[in-house]
Amino acid sequence: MKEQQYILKNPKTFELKDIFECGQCFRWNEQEDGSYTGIWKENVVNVKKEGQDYVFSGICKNGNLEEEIYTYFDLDRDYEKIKKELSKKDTYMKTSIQYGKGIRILNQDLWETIISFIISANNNIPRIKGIIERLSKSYGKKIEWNGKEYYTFPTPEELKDVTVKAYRELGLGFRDIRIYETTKMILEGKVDLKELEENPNTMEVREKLLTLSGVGPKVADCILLFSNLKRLEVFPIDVWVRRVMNDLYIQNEDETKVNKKQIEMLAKEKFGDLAGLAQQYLFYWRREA
DNA sequence: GTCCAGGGAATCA
DNA sequence: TGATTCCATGGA
Repeated sequence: MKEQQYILKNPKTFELKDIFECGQCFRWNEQEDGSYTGIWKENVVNVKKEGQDYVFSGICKNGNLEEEIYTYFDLDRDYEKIKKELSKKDTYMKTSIQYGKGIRILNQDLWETIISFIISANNNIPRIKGIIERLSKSYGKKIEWNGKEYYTFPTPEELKDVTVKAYRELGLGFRDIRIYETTKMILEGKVDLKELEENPNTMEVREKLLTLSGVGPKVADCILLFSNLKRLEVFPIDVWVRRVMNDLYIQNEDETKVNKKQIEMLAKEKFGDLAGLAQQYLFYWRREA
């Protein structure tokens, strides 16, 4: 495959670190020159900031790198408008948005997002990334670019015959059986991913996701927000989000005792249909700053 | 050695 | 419904 290049000229909302380190994705890595290299679908791409522009170079399966980039990086959405709207809510939102002003929520592959966030359960980001790399190297397709080897995220078919024991040996820990069961459910058609992508009813899609093994409320919400399902109104609650919501708004002495329902209601009434974006700014700000 | 990580499922009240 | 406990692993 031939290398392609695309230059994104002076985008308004776009910062590499904010996009790739805000916790939504696991397969982008910073290079020595400050650029990032990552893989999605069968595209291997490096993004480098040059002045106010961004240079994308790499190899693209479908032959149209620009189109792939527009879809994946959600470039048709007006984040300036979203940030303006959320900044009006209160001073905390304004601060966290200023901190993560370059965040864009990627349109990630649904299947990959499901498996990635099952792996994320009670885990930390460096280890999640390591597990996903080993999973891809073991069962994905190899793509060579620039003298290096990259591996696509394995499809359900590519994981069809993988045993629970094999997962355990990859270091998946107690999540091994969940990956095994969920892959099986999808291969058997008990959950139809195409159907989920076409269903406009968020609660129906959420209920379906919750039937998958290893998918509870938080993982389901991450899938809804971070995959191409793109439900910007859902509000995933993990330990960091509970922490920051309690510090800012609830102020319970023991943060672990804060009711999830209470956080959910608060997020809905404060942030409305942009709750997912608000969650991401708060998460990134609290974790990094 | 202890604590913690983008939690979920099983169990029990 | 709601609270507790267990679940591998690796880094701090």
